[in-house]
Amino acid sequence: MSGFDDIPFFDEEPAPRKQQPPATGGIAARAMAARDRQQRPDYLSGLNPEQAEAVESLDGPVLVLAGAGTGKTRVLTTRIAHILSTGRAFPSQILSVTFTNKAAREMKERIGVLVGHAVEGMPWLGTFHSIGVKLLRRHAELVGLRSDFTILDTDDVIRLIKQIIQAEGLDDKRWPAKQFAGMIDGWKNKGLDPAQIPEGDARAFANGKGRELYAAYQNRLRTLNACDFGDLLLHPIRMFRSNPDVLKEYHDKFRYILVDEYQDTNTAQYMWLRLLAQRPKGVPQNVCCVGDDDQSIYGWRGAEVDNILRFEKDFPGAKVIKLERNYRSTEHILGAAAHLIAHNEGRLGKTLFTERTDPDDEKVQVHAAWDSEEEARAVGEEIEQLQRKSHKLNDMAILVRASFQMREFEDRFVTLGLNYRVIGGPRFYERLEIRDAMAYFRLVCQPADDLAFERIVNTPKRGLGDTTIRTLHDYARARDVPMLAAATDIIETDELKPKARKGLFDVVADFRRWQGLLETTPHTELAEQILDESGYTAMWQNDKSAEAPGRLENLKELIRSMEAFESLRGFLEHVSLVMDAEQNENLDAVSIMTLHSAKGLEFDTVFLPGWEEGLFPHQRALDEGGRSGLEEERRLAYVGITRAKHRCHIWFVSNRRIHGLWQSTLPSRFLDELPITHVDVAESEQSYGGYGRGGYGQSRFDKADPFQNNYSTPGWKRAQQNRSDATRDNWGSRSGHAVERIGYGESGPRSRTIDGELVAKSTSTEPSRFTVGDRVFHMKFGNGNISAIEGNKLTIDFDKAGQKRVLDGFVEKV
DNA sequence: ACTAAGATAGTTTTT
DNA sequence: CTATCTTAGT
Repeated sequence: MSGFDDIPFFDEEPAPRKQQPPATGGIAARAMAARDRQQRPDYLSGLNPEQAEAVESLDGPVLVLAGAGTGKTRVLTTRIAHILSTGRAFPSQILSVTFTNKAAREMKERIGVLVGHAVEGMPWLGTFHSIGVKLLRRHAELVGLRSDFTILDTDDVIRLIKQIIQAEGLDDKRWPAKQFAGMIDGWKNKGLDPAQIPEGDARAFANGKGRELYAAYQNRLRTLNACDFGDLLLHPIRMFRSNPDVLKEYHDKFRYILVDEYQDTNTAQYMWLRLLAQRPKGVPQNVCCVGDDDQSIYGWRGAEVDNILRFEKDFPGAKVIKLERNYRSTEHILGAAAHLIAHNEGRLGKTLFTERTDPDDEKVQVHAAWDSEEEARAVGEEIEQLQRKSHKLNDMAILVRASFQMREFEDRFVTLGLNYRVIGGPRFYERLEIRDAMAYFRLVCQPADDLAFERIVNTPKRGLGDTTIRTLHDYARARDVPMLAAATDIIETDELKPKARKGLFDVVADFRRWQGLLETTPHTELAEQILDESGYTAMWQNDKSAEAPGRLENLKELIRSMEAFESLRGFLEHVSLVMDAEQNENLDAVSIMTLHSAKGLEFDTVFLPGWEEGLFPHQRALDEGGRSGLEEERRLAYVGITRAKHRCHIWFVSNRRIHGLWQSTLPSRFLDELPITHVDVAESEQSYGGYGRGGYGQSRFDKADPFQNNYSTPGWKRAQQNRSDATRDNWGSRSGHAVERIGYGESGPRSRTIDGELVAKSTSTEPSRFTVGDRVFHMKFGNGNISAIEGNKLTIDFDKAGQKRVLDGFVEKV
């Protein structure tokens, strides 16, 4: 290998090693450079010239415009490896920022492959937020926090804001906390303090009390010793601005700065980066930002594409390197994507190309369907067809604009018995039971965490109702002490009724005991003890509802996942920052997700349904975002197409039900922006059952002017209607695999959870072994009576869970 | 304190 | 339409 063995991996560098001499240096340096040229290290050999340039341009600012599938991550990781192997910096002197934990994890893994153990010493590789936390824990006192501050998630924030709104004597119906939380988030994305927000914004909420409320909120956070996510960026910025000496320390420390997905940075992140990247005159700013302006799809949450467009102005003398050589997709897919995105103005201008050309590559297919049901049915059929040709379901994805579109596909796949996986949606940590458990743990570690206190003080029920909480709250506010401390005081008094007093006494005693055990008992053991002794476990054990066993299972999982951490505190930190959980990758399943969550992923076959005006581009993006809104939608379309390696199938329907009522829809303008040379209008194939061959047959794409909107002519509609009817007859009842959804969401089987996957299980095609009226038991929903039978699908009125449709393989006669 | 009926809103999501 | 949240009633 290439000289990584001597890379030290200290967290703190012992002494700065001198920088590589400039190119004009002495003879030795030139000799070394010559040697380097001859003997390029292994890790550089697989790079194309542009990638190699991006890796090797270490001095001064560099912007890498990396198109989709051009090896962006490879460049980033190799660049780090290069910095390390040439001895230009220690691992701890490289600041490397990503947006998501997933990206950070991936980079760590890949650097690990390149440099082995040295990755252990990269303490500053992480998300903006996790690095922000790290900075704040070190310097908390400089922004008026203690270093053991709590990180609040959105749910905590909303509850807190609600309290503040109510405390101001405002109607929390008329002025929803959620909305205000959104506004605060927006301000923080822009890096604005209460004093700095625009007058108009301040006036827009609660009769002009916006600014006041924002300030009150910040004060409250301060007294709670807490931060919201925005503060994790803003506090470091404040700290650096008011403490130049601290900033200097980090300037000296970070010799190289790398930023991934630069097009997604918001103003606060930009300010943060500017502060850290500033160098005295003459010292090179070794900043490398990697991104793709064409994939900027988060404008609505504060990302400023402008940051990337402005890079060369911000960092004078910046080198801009474009990566346009694509290793992912066929020429048709790239051609279609390129032509589409070319309709955007205000781009830096890249055109992806590939060197591979295969006459067998299919063009991008555009399909029409009558309605979303038919769309789902046809996509399902295509998937099954591919599956018959032994394509893996794992290599296929359905990418939708909005999550409501997923439903139709899920329903269809359930009946087909196709395994699918929903990516996104509510996650593990957001579940009720996990949040409750976490609140217990938080309060043990953090007695001042009032939000945690309020969450669990009466969970399980301890007879501590609203009145008790209010009394406590008032007392705590009046004396400016945390609520747990207030509780400790108040149980000594006769303030409360005996019942409440007893309940509260027990809570206080419990927490005092657990806190005492914090240092001595292993944290997983303690966690279990807390859940048992608090009666929380028992609460779910006594709960007869169908989802209770699942919740208990999730709690066990929570404890299990703690094992990887050193302490309860370490675990809490992890959970507050890393909120995702991994999927079961062993299962072969089609992925269903939004276009937004698909960014960064790739699939052999990609289905893009719902390309209709109003849905995609979304009406609201058009109404609220105007031209730039449209452009962002177009970038989203571009992201969608470029996820595909080999097959990209786009669909649109003529009729869609929106908010319950049927609307006839027009095909998306984006379809008209696709180049005819790379696109085929899919004729219905044999596999559709033959009914698609004749009759309605001709699509508009076969006509002279293929890109006219004429889908909504009466003839077309009638033809579609016929086809639709035929389809129904052919596919009305079908059986193959029995399917069940695993996972226990908050709201029954419809909710999307991390393990919202389907497990195939074969069933017979024989007549049902059940009859209407049978009393049956279901693993998840409990007991119920069959009210209807349709092939292998049963409609059952469950005693607890209500009416559900399930497959017969999962119920037993009682 | 829990259930049932009524009201309401309804892109995209990470940290 | 339907999921979610709020309110009213037991």
